[in-house]
Amino acid sequence: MDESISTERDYLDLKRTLRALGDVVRLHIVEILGRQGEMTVTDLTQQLVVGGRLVSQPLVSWHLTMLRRATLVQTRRTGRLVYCTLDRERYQASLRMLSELVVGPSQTLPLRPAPPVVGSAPSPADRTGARR
Amino acid sequence: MDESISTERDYLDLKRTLRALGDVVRLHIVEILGRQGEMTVTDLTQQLVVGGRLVSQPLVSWHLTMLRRATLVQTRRTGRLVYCTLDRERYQASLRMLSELVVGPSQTLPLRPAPPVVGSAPSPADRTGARR
DNA sequence: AGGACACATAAGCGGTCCTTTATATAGCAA
DNA sequence: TTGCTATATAAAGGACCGCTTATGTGTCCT
Repeated sequence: MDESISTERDYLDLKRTLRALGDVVRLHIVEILGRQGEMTVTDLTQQLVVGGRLVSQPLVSWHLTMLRRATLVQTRRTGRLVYCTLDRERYQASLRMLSELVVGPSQTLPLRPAPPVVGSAPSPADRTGARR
Repeated sequence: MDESISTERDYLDLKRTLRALGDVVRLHIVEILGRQGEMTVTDLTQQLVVGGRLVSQPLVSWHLTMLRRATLVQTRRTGRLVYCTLDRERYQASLRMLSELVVGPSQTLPLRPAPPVVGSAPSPADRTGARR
């Protein structure tokens, strides 16, 4: 009953994921983990070169925390090493939701609401509020 | 030579898009525009019910500005009406990039329907630094 | 025990986001 | 002109983000 509740939760979930991904460092982390699978924080840190510069260890740790919050990566400790993995299921699930968000599960929408604009004179520099 | 330059730009681009999408109101906007195609700001505003509450007009305007910054929506003025459209090309392109980010360009996943989520409850024992 | 290593957390700061309320601009109509 | 509609912008404040430097915690080794 009231499926909009779960839908609303989905929006919040999707938001969390998108926010977690909306950072260049974190995108790099996701890519590295995605390509190379489980690896140590230190190994990850050594490969993390973002703006031509490598990312400091505390910063990597912080970004990993962000990704963990969104449950995009998981970490497990073994001895003094911490291994992190990308949760591919979750990642793909988010992509799927994003995909369905626009086109809908039906995948086909002809959409053609005739633009009510009739031959108006040369539009005087349409300022819809684009640039300040 | 040095293809990482264009790649680095891609990261920034992707970041902009993800940030623009990382908001519940904006996700709703994208969905509505995605399903119903071009529509007026006012029409959009009237359909925008996010937390059970409908979004104020200035706020919708502001969120549209955010989406415009990321070039996810475009607006055109006709008379005193402003029509907005979702740039599906851009949207899909971002999804593609996200998909390729993890698995590599050689094998882009076709975004299959969700397999029944395996109950992977976060074992409360693991304290790698999860919660304070 | 002491020390080196792997990683997390604290404190602090400038910046951006999100929201509300109030006001401004642009076009149309009488 | 006045007034109404559609939309944008301003101002202000609280919240969160991204980063740096410094310090803490846990683990292994000798």
